[in-house]
Amino acid sequence: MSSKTYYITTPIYYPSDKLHIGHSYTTVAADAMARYKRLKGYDVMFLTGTDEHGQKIERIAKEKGMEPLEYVDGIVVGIKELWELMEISYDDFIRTSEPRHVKAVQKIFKKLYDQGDIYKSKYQGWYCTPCESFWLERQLEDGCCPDCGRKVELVEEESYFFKLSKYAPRLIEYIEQHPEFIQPPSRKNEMLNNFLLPGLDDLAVSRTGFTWGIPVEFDPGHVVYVWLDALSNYITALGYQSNDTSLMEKYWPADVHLMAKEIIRFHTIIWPIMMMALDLPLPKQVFGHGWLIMEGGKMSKSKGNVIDPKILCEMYSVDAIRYYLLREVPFGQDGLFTTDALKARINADLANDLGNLLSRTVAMVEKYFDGVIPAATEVVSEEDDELIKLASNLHNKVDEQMDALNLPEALNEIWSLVRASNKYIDVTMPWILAKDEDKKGRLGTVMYHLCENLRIVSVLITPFLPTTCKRMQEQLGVSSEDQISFESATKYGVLQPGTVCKKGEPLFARIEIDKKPAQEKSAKKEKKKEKKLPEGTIEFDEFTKVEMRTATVLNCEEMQDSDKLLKFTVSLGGEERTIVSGIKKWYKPDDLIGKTVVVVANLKKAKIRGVVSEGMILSAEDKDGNLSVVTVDRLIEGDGCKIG
RNA sequence: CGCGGGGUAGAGCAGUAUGGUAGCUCGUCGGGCUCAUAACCCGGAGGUCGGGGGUUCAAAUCCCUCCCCCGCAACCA
Repeated sequence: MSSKTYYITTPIYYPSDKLHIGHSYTTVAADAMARYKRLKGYDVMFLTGTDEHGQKIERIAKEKGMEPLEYVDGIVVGIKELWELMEISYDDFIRTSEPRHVKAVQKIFKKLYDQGDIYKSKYQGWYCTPCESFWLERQLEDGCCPDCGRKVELVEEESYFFKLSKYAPRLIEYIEQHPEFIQPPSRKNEMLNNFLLPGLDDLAVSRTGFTWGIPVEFDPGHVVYVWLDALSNYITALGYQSNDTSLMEKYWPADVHLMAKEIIRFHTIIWPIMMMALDLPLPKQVFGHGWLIMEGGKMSKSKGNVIDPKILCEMYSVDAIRYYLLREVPFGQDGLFTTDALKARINADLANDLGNLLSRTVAMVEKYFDGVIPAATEVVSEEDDELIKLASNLHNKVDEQMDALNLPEALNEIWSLVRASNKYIDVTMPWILAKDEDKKGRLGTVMYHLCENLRIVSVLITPFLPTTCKRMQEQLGVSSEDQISFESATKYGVLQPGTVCKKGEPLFARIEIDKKPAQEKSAKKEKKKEKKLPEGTIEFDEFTKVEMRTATVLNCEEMQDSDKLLKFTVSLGGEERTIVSGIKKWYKPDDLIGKTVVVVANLKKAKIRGVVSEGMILSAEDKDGNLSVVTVDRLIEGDGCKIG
């Protein structure tokens, strides 16, 4: 296998509770990158997982009367279900409780100890006995435990330390010489100025206060503490220190460690120093994205503004949520999460711009070309040229943004083609072209370009909206690899004329944002129209609301206990309906059987004298009130024909 | 004087390395269209680019200064 590799990771999540939308954000972003690289032909390794050890898990499990592993097993099932729901295409899911990880971490610890980078010393801290927790001086609130508010005592614990200080100068030099290592660049200064340049303290890497962790082999009673355990997952998942190191050789160093900003520090200081100590190459890039800020501030359990991604996905759709997360949060910064903004995005970008574009395009191909995508036979005009240029270059623009991990901008680029296509329809006005047989060629050309653009869009959104892209391709009638590969989006004109497309369900349903404004808005519009119209006239579209059709009278009988009503059974384009009509005075049942009449087909059903009437038969009424049933001038084929 | 990030139209953001007509999305107002999911397209209004000072023919952009918001050492992406 000679293809290029791409190794991307998310942090491993702490399974003390269900995951929230923030975890989904990181993971969806990593998934989109992984899918993008796969689409481009890379051999991708996408890793996520769970960081399962520690005192907190041990305590929660105990409270529930469970073993730590037993408790965590349950949470992990839920996490995997969530990732399945959200279409996360991870290649491996590592749990720090797995033997492959435990064994490797023990070897790493031993190796570092043997070479003198880990040494034994005393760890001093403030201990809260009821909470069984250590706190740092600065974490205390009025000298008391920040959790329970009780007094804490200064205790000393034996602990192993990792010599961060030894490697700090090398790391500073590396960071300064590799500006791409810490992304976005603003984080680089933060790390350098705040932590590295003032000098690093050595890191406590073992604890004795709890047992739910990886035991230090050569010193029973000690378990490996936090970062040395957790960070190692990025290489233990590749089989580091195991019998089979082929994955390690293939994928290490990682191309990107993706994470939220608060743990950049550990990934840009502790982790690279671990790599140096283990004599391994450093990861190519650590990218820290911003947080999702909820209405009411940063998400936290105490504020009660934690959002469950599963509920969100069920309420809207997975692709809608993926789109919002990837589009709304600015590159490398914090982004707001509000349900109003979410709905606005779904409506504007997904339903109106993209969904409606597909809908109107396919509808026209069906209407004007019986669903067969025509060839672009006409000479290219100026507006075509512009559009084709945009579509042909799109993959370059997207690629540029994706390389910088700027997913929001990549999506924005794709949408520029969606918007341009909508505009193209307005400029070329296919519905006018359709009225003139001489313009059939031009009409076909317009439709071809639209379909081809949609195909390109469908390919390029594949990494972001894995379900929507398929639904688009289904409607467009493209499925073969050479039409949906990344390669196919780099060439204009791949779509074959003659392809049959078929209208389907809307890609995204519009969401009513707020009943009131919507009603007010339409009321306003109505008012506006009414003003302009002469008294007693109606708008054309009001007229089209009335669905009139021809119907053949199959049967007609008198209604009992009524001197006015006749009960009809009519055939309406293969459908039989019962209609009650008050024309007994002027017609005998036999007069009308077999005749073609005109009915209002979409009239609300009404119960008349116990019979449900499903429509209205039209009649003309003279000034004396005499009725005459309306019929058609000459016989036409079948019934159910539209009248308008 | 801790450090870092941010302050650009009602909202959310781009633009700042290389100073030169202030841009995008949503909202709002007006117009157009009827192929389409009351969708789509065009146009208008709306900005002392946080304040002040400086450099310059010219500053959102460079320099100085002040103000406001957010985050910052251990298991909250």
